[in-house]
Amino acid sequence: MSERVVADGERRRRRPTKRGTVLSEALIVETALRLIGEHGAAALTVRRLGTALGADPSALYRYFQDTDDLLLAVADELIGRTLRAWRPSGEWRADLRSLGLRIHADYQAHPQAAVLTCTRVTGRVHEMRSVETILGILRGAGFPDAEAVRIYHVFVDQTLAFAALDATVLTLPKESRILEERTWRERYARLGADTHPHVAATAPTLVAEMGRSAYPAALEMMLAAAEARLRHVRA
Amino acid sequence: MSERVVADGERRRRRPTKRGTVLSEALIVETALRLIGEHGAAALTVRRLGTALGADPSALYRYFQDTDDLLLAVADELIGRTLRAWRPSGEWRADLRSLGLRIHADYQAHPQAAVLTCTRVTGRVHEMRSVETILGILRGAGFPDAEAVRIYHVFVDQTLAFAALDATVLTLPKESRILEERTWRERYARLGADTHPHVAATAPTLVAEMGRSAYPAALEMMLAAAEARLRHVRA
DNA sequence: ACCTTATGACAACGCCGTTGACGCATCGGC
DNA sequence: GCCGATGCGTCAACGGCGTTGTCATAAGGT
Repeated sequence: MSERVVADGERRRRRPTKRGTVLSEALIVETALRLIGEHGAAALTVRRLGTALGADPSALYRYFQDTDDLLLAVADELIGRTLRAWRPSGEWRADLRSLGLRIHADYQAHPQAAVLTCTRVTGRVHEMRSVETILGILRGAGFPDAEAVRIYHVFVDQTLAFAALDATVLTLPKESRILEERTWRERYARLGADTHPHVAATAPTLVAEMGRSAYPAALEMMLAAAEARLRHVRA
Repeated sequence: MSERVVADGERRRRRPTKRGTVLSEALIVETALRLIGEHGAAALTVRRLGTALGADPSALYRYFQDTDDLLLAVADELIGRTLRAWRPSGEWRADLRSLGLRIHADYQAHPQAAVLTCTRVTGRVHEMRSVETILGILRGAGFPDAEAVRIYHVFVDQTLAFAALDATVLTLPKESRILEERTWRERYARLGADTHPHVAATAPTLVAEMGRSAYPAALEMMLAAAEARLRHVRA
């Protein structure tokens, strides 16, 4: 009984589909990312991906064990792209800021993959290099080892956690998101000052604030606390 | 054409199902939580929930518009349980700290449900009371409205985001978690000081740190930044 | 040019959420 | 204690999903 899926490198024959496209692991992952980008996260189904490729959906199972396997490949590609495009400036706060915002933004662009990836330890080369990079930034800034490790942990998990949280919202069906926004606008804005005085007093600000991600603000607070800590350590 | 779903309080007739159970919004939510806890988040489907209740799946649509509506009810019930047990101390930092840690801990106790629900805005009673409570803590501490709203947003999203992230790890099957951790240790141990000097220099601390949640540290950094901000505003 | 076999196509299975029609049991009014 | 209205549980069906077993066919090594 031969395995259904073979490694991409060991593939022996490239037989075009009925509609002429020649499949490959890379092409499938690429098309999956395009589908997500163009038609939203919900558009990524095996059947639709097959159609977009001009192939029978079941053909994909020659390249990936199942949907989960496919999504992991997509996620890995995403990590690679993100890291490849980042350039350090040499100033630790600016570097952490740009790295965090970039990861967050890139994951938001592909919510489906982000939600799946963020909580998973890949242990791959890119991940190891990112650990080394961030630790280097912190130790280079003068944080003692214990402090650097702690701040690294907070930085990474906070970035991934917010990325997953914000991406999940984007994963929801469109109606849910519209409903959610209306909930804030109508329900919270109309709470009476007698029962909910604090909400009533801040309603307009609250509605505006909840419409966007809290990650940038959270990142700034975290960087501010880190800098205060660094000053304290140096003194 | 009468509405399919009526509010739970206005329900006029209680007709038992074929198998004898008398449905109600509360019973359905409760059963949903039990299903999630016993068999994982994936076990929560309308059809399985119907079977668990001893009712036809379509009967649930007399109580909830759709699956999304049901999930919101489950989420709100979780918030309610958490908030009900919390007691304020009157000191804003201590209150935010205990509230954050409690939410984080309670959601970890129901990882499956947490992952599923903690990204949703329910707009239901329990959630609205929690918004009011936290905003009250911040405004009472002396934060101006805009600042209070911003910090509320960071606090809530950070807590939920970490809860979801940490809960997801608990959701994984035990074997793969152990395997994953071992893989990490071995990979880190093998990294040479020549290619990954920072990782090599901090390896023991790193392994110890990554074994626990970063939420408490993240919360402390966030509170420290908030207090600095408050001092700045007051001056 | 042949033979093997990798690979794409097809059909089917069993899930899923959701809906419209239907009929029975329950409740208010007498 | 009956009766009519109707709330609500049930049934059947639709279209979509992931996945798999089987088949035929074209690609490659020889």
